[in-house]
Amino acid sequence: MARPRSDIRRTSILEAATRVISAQGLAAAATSAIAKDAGVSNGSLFVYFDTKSTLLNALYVQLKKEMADAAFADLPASADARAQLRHLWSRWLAWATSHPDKRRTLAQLEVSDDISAESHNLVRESQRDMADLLERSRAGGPMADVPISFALVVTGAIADATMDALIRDPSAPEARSEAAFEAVWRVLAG
Amino acid sequence: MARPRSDIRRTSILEAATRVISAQGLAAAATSAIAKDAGVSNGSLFVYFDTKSTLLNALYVQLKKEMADAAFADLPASADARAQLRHLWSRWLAWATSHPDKRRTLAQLEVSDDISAESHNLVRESQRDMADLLERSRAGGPMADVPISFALVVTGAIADATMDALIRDPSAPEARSEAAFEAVWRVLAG
Amino acid sequence: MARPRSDIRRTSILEAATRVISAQGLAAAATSAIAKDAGVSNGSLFVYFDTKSTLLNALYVQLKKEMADAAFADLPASADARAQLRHLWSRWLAWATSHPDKRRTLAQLEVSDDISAESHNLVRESQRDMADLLERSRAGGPMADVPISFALVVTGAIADATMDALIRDPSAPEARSEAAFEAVWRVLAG
Amino acid sequence: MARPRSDIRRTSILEAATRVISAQGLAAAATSAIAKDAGVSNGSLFVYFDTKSTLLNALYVQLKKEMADAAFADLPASADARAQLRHLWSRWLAWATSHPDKRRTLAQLEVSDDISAESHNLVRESQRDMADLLERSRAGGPMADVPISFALVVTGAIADATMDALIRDPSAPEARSEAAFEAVWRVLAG
DNA sequence: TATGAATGAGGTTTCATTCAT
DNA sequence: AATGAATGAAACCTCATTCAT
Repeated sequence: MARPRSDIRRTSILEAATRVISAQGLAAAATSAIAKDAGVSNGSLFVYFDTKSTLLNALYVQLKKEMADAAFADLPASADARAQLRHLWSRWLAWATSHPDKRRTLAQLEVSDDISAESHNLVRESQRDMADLLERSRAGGPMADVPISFALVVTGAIADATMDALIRDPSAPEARSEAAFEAVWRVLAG
Repeated sequence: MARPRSDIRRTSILEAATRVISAQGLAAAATSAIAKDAGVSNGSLFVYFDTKSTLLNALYVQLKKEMADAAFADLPASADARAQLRHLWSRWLAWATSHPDKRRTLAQLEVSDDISAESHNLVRESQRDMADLLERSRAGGPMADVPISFALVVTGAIADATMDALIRDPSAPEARSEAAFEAVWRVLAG
Repeated sequence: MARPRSDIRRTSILEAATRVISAQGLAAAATSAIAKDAGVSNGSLFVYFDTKSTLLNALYVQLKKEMADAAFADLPASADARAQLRHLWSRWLAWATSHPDKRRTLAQLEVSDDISAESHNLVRESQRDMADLLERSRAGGPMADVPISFALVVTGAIADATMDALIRDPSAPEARSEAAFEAVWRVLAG
Repeated sequence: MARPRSDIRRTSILEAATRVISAQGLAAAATSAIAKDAGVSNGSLFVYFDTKSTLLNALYVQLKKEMADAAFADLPASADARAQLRHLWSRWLAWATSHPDKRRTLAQLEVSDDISAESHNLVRESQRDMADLLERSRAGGPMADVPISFALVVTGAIADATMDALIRDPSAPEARSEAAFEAVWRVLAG
């Protein structure tokens, strides 16, 4: 029993939340402000999300997934680890720079206490592919012996830093992206 | 001639803020909760800080400074860049792991909209020494041509990731710290 | 489609404000006290009035209008100026003596800094009819050459004084009212 | 045992209160603001006045007395009632126009709930001279039979209205004052 | 289901007054 | 006596959530 109209509303609320949070910060993002930005009534928001926290968690998981999907799109299946990581890196940064509000919102949600352990776990699972690729990338390299989660976090940190730098100062994105990728590769593979 | 304003009180408020924020998150850190935790009346807090925002900014700047001071303590002045960075790295991580609440609070403040541009500038100036050291470290290496601010951010990001990993899973800190330092060095100096 | 905003509620808030202000004074009239007196939740008050100041201004304008309407009710259209002013004067005093709380509230609001210039202007316009009547009353008399606004203010001042005197000491209202009207007429028409 | 230094302080606090109240309104006149304006510490204010209310009452009584003294200064003792009232009227208006802040403060205090019945009584007594003069002025006139207090209030109301008009629009003060006096005389003596 | 008014707990800040110095 | 920090009770207002329509 599909509810197409409902899905549109749900989506528009999530999009509005992204806009409001990225513009005014998480603290100032009232549910009423989100609802109004979505062109939806105050009460309707709570039809689609039981709780503000529910909404934030849903948004977090969805943005994370969207970012991962963008990164893995058109991955050259038969290429070697470096070429694949390279491809992914470029897609990743492209997504971040073309959706700065989503990126900024994600940064806010990442440190929010509203995001539950369950959501963090969900996201971690969706990063399985990423972990596999990193595993292959670091094989035989200096990072081979630390927990893979650490490699993931460090890679993510460099990616975040790069995204923020690119968004803040959009000049010469290619060179910056290139330099950052080489740095990541040195971190992983030596 | 009246009761003098007490540094102890001011400090205890800042410490209480650190505790409350790290325990409950920035959003849930009410001034009344901070005051109570500091063993001070609600109104007293506003004797020492005009505004909640003022308090948060002061806390941010102080924690940043404290972290930098801890990192640069006992720096071997005549050593080469790698040895100095190594020393600093180890002090840095030691500070973070022995003050997990300060570290967590700092992470929250870093993304808060309450932290003013002025505070960020103040902090940036206090990172001048760090920038100099990174400058010497990357000389001749693959990161020599990107803006120094980018090198700073990436180094900071790896440090943050390492700190969080160490705090979350405190096993084998030496090995992890060692691995992370080598990663940073590869990033900077190749 | 939702519960409509209720005029009854709005009115009951304004009435409660009148009661609280007249009983305890403007300074002591907390929004919470007004809401409670109106039998309405604290937050509801702010559904109907964005701000305490908004509420006070609305109350001021409404009371002024109500007073003017009461004064002009059943005005004998074809009578001469003196008869009309006489009629108005008696209605005016009757309103004030039968609504002492409104009268007292008005006196408080009149000197409040919360009442905006806009509200004062609104009220002034609603006194146009009054100004016209005074204009006709003073024609050829000793007050013919001062600004009409001055005649208005003086008349209003005598009225205020009379109202206060009648409310404070309600004995022989007719004689007092009569004496005051004759005084006003002497002021205007000589 | 004179306390000249203290008297100076007491006076400076009262003067500061006048300034602050006339500038910002009674509601916004915090004791700390008054103390600061007086160049005195917060706590000192409460050495001279037990309570904010005490201060306001003292200020009210003093300003009223000052106004009365100014009005009666140099009264031609042997002149007839009209000449004396004329003289008084002119002094009265002169005081108000040369001390607009005192006048404005008085207007605020007049309606404040902080002013006690006792203060009002004190003031009424100090108006005994005024009442006597009005008594002589209205003798044989149309106002001869109403309570003298009513004559006092009406006269005061016209005076207030005139003062406010003069302060708001200082053009042609002589003519306005003259017109107002004639109006008062018509009210009292017909 | 959609709406938006209703609710009331809770947040920040002010301020008269007290008290240690 | 003078000072100004300390106090805590309000005050105004916001906002997540509920509920009548």
